Amino acid sequence: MEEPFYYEQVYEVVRRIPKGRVSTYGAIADYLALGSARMVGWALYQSVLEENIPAHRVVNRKGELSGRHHFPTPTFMEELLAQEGVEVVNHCVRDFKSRFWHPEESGQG
DNA sequence: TGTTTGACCACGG
DNA sequence: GCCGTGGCCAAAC
Repeated sequence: MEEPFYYEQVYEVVRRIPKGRVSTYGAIADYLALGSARMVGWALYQSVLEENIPAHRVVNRKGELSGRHHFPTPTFMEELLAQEGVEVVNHCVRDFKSRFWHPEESGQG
């Protein structure tokens, strides 16, 4: 099964998300110039099949764990984040703006 | 083949 | 600052 190339693109960026931080669909979509944040969501949806994809570090632009419903459990997402030190309240990331990470940062840029 | 949905975002009032 | 609407591309039925 050969996944579309943009899938790899999303996987790459998502996997590059530093621990203890979160990113948004728009940032990834814009960074990869996918043109639509929806595509990131789709790719991430496929990522649930993968185990090396920290999809739990991806949230919407409001910092809400909108994708928690697609996880094995509705709490799997916030639990993982909590383990990384990311506080989640009301399915919303705490200090989201502060936790917000952009692919361009890449950490070692 | 065409219509509808989807882990969304930006713009305008 | 919140609500309503359009756009974007791909997958599913």
